[in-house]
Amino acid sequence: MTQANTRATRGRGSPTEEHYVEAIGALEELATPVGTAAIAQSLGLSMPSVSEMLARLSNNGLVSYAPYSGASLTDKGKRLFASLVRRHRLWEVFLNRCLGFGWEEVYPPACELEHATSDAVIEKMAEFLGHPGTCPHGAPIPSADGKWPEKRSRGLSEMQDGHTARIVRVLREDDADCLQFLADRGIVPGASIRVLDIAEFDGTVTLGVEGATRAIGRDVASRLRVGPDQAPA
Amino acid sequence: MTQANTRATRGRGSPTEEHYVEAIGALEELATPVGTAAIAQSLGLSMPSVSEMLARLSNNGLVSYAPYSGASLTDKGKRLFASLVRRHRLWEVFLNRCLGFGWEEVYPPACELEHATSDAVIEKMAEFLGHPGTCPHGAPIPSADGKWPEKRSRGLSEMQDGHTARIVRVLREDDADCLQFLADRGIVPGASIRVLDIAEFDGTVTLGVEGATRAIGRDVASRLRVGPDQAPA
DNA sequence: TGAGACTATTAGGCAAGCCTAACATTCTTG
DNA sequence: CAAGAATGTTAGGCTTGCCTAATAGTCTCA
Ligand SMILES: [Mn+2]
Ligand SMILES: [Mn+2]
Ligand SMILES: [Mn+2]
Ligand SMILES: [Mn+2]
Repeated sequence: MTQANTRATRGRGSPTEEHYVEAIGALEELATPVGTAAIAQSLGLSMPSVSEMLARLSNNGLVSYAPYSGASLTDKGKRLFASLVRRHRLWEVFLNRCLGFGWEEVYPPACELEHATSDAVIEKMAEFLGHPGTCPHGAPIPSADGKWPEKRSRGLSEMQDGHTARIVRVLREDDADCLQFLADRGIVPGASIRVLDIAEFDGTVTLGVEGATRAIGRDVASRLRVGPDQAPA
Repeated sequence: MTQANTRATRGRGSPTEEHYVEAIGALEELATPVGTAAIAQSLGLSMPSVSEMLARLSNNGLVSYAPYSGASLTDKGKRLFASLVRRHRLWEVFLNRCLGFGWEEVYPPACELEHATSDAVIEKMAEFLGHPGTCPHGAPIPSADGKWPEKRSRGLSEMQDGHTARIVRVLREDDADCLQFLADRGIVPGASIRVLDIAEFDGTVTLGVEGATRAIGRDVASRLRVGPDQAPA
């Protein structure tokens, strides 16, 4: 009836809880368990707020958490996380493909819409979009039953000079400036690249992209995932 | 950064405040000023909650309000109301036309999505949908600058036996059962009808709709708005 | 091992939104 | 006009979700 009731009804957490689960799930891909500080930084909140919420999420069975030992998603939490990522990335596809937003713009509106989207709506949306497998940044979209597609990609640093590959994914989808920078240089999912040089000294990578030569720093390079140059038959 | 901050940034109220403005705006079309009880009933909340929020909305300059005298939207409140109705009805069009939801299903999801939708997103959506003039229930969609289209419709009760007309709008868009009832009988915006009888006793209306004879009660009949049978040239 | 730097929790407080119970006003109607 | 009904507000309390300041645990390194 009321907003809160609606949320209770739909069998998920509050938007706030969902934000936490989203952040924890993303951070778990880097290191697990996830520390309070990392979550606080990622959400722009104070550590006490995070401590408090971790206790609550633990109570709700979404994360397993012991004081001073960090947090990690439970199976239930992982399911919610997959559902969130699915909702988020399908919205990104819609915003990009149908409404014409650039890939550097889609993250914030998707992050709002995802919490206001029921399963019924998102499944209709998936059908409307033709069940896309990835978001505009090349990130995989989990299936409705929470399964993640196989990910077969490497980092740029694993490539050797002169070799070619195709960009399959760009990490840090929320960093609009970086995405703009990359898009300006044609470095987007699907683009073919050739590694011209990886500097020993500071990791600067020089690429050939569509006939042009592009240099990118180590940090940005580490956000690129590549796959084989030809689409797998 | 945080949800609350995001909301503050976008220069509107919280979703909760928006719900109140939405309810007050809708009730104002029936009678003004709007009483606390009516708002409470419409939102499914207690009267003290409404009293409290009216004080706050009054502080924010969205409603003018004096104790025991009811509330009415200020100009600022009216602008927010128009923006909300625009967002709500554009979402309804999208849900109905693109995602395939029935007109009796679109109200609740639209009511969630509208509060998570920025102006940028809704204007792109309007363009995507071809700037529709009405929602699936035939209700007008205000323009981006808050103007309401001219409404040229009559109630069924103003019609005489034997006359024909076209349904242009159905009120109470949130009453799924009633909408289902009407859709089952072909009584939807755009349908041509002939008034066969309006009972003096209890106001029951007998209609001819697409060759079939349909009877509806006084209350349901009062929710139908009709216009001339031919589309105005 | 022990000081300092991190990391994390506890304590205490605040605003938004909701509630019930109690009280106050206004309307209706004989 | 004087109930009594209807409407509306006040009082007091709750949860969620955030904060700062203070405290406590952990890690690193001389
Ligand atoms: Mn989000
Ligand atoms: Mn993405
Ligand atoms: Mn709403
Ligand atoms: Mn509608």
